[in-house]
Amino acid sequence: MDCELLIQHISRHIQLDKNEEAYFLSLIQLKTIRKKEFLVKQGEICKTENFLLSGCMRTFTLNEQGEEQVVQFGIEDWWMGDLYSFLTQTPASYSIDALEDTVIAQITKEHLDNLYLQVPKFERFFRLILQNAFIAQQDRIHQNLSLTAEQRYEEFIRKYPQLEQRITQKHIASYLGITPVFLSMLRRKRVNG
Amino acid sequence: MDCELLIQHISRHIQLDKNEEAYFLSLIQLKTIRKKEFLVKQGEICKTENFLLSGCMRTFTLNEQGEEQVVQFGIEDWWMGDLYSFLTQTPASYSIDALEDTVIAQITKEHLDNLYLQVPKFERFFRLILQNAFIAQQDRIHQNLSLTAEQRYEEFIRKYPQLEQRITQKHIASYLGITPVFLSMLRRKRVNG
DNA sequence: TTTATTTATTAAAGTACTTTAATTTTTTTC
DNA sequence: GAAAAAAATTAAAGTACTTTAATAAATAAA
Repeated sequence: MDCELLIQHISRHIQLDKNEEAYFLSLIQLKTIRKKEFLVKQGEICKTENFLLSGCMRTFTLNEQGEEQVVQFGIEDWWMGDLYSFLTQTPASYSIDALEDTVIAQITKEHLDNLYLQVPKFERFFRLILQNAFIAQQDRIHQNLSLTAEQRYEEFIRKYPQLEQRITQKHIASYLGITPVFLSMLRRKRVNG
Repeated sequence: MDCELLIQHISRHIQLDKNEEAYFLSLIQLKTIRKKEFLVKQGEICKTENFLLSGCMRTFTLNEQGEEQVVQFGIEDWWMGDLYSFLTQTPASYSIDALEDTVIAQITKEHLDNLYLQVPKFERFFRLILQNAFIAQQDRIHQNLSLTAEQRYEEFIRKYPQLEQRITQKHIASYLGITPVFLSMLRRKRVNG
C-alpha cells in the first residue's frame, strides 16, 4: 500500500512513532476512482474522509434546475469530503466526482473516532488542517465579494496554475461563479489585450 | 471575572475538571471594546483569539479605494480574530471593530500554545470549533456563487434574524456583496410585494 | 434641543454579466 | 479512424446590479 505522500503530509504537522504510523495505516483504505465516477453522491451519506494521493476531484451541487455548481477542486495532497455529512452521518449536500482517474486514501468515521482516542495527536493534526482550510476559505469569500469576475480569474490562474491546465473551462467558470460564455470572453480579452 | 458564557460554550464540546477550568481561566483576559473602537487593525499583528461575551463586531478590509468590505459579523458565543495573523504573528489582512459596546474574553498565542500542551483536550475543542466554522463558510461560498442578491438577503434574514435588527443596512449590504442602494431596493420590493 | 453627520431612500443612466442560439473545436467512443 | 458527444467560441439581446446624485430620515454631537 503506497501511502508515502500521506505519511509525508502528516509528518509536516505532527511526529508519529513507528507504532502510531502502523496503527494509522491499518485504519486506511486505498481506493481508485475513475474519471467521471462518484466518491460521494448528494443525498447519500459521506462515509469517509479522503486524502488524494493522485488525480483530481471536484465538489459540487445540483440545484433544482439540474445545474451544477462547483464549490471546490482537490488535487494531490488535499482532503476531500462532505464534512457535515461525514460528521453527522446524514445525507450529503454535495456530490464529489473524479475529473481524472484518482487514487485516494480513505478513513471511516468509526476509525477516525478510534484514532482520536488512541493517538490524540491526530486531534492536533486535523485542527491544523482545518485552520489552513478555514483561512483559505475566508480569503475566497473575501475575493468573491470584492473582486470582479476578471480579477477572480486572474487570481485563480496565479494561485493554481496547475489546475488551470487540468480542468475544463466549464468547471472553472462554475467555480468562479460565472458562465462558460463569459469566461471565454475574459480569455479572449486576456490574449488580445 | 464573569466568563460563564465561555465556560458553557466550552462544556458543550469538551469536559473540564475544576483544575483545568481554573488553569484555562488564568490564561484569559476580559476586555471591553466600545462601539467604533478597534480590536484588530489591518497591518498590525492580531495578538489574541477573542470570544464574544456580549456585543457585536465585524471583520472587514479596506481596499485601495478606501472602501470597506465586510467579511464577517460576530455576536455573543462566537470567536473573532484574524486567524492567519494570529497563528503566524504577521500583519493582519483584516480589521475588526465593535458595532456595539462589546465584552470579549481574550487568549494570547503564547497562552494558547501552553494550553494545548497542558490540556490537550483543547486541541479537540478548537478542532470542533473549526469544523463548524469550516462547514458554515463552505455553505456561504456555495450561496454566494449560486444565489441572487435577493435570495442571499432572504437567507441572511432567515439565518440571523437577530443580526438583521442590530446591524446597519450599509454593513449588511457589504456582507452580502451588494451596494446599500441595491439592498434598499430589495427591501422595498419585499414590503410592497 | 439644535446642528452636524451618517444612513437610507428614490430615480435614472450605465455596466458586468447572463441567456440564447448558432458555429467551431476538442474529446470520447466504438 | 470515423462518428458522436461534449466543450469552447462568437454575437446579440436581456437583466441584475452599480454608480451618481439629490432628498429624506435617523443618529450623534454640541
